[in-house]
Amino acid sequence: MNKEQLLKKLGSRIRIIRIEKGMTQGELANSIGKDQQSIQRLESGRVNPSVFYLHEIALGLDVELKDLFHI
Amino acid sequence: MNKEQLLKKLGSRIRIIRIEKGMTQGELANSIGKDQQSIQRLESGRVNPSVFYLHEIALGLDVELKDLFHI
DNA sequence: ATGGGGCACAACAGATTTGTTGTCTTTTAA
DNA sequence: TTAAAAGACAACAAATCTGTTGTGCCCCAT
Repeated sequence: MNKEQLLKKLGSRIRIIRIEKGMTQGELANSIGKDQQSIQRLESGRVNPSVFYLHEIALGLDVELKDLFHI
Repeated sequence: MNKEQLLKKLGSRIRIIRIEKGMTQGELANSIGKDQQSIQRLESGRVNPSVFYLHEIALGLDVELKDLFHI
């Protein structure tokens, strides 16, 4: 799996979890002190996020960090 | 869990897996085109690594990416 | 038709990671 | 004891992330 594929899969997984939880990008962002554009960039796979950033995302989604990587 | 704790735990877990596999920092590094100092910095928890970097680490350790996060 | 909510993309500055080189200490083996 | 291997830390440049602002599109309700 190359870098682009990995980031797109990760972004898609996060988006799916967010929608399952009934949250908007803005709501997820606000819950962890970020803004909508940052979440959008992540879900679209345009960045290679850091572990701690994903840790915060997991908190906002109320899932375990490792659950973001079932990809 | 704060940032510092997370990164230290992640680094420790990677170190444990590496040693279980009988690899040195240099061997892990070489197997994925990095160098020893980069692995050392990761295992000591002094950096907040990117997802793709950890993906490469997982390849070098022959484990799944999600396995690095059982912390 | 107008306005608001949700989402997408670009660009900027500042902060941070990553690759790299250099050096040092500790451990292991001869 | 000596040398080599393994690991630790610092600092630099280049690349990249992250926070932020600005903007635009689409859908839906008023």
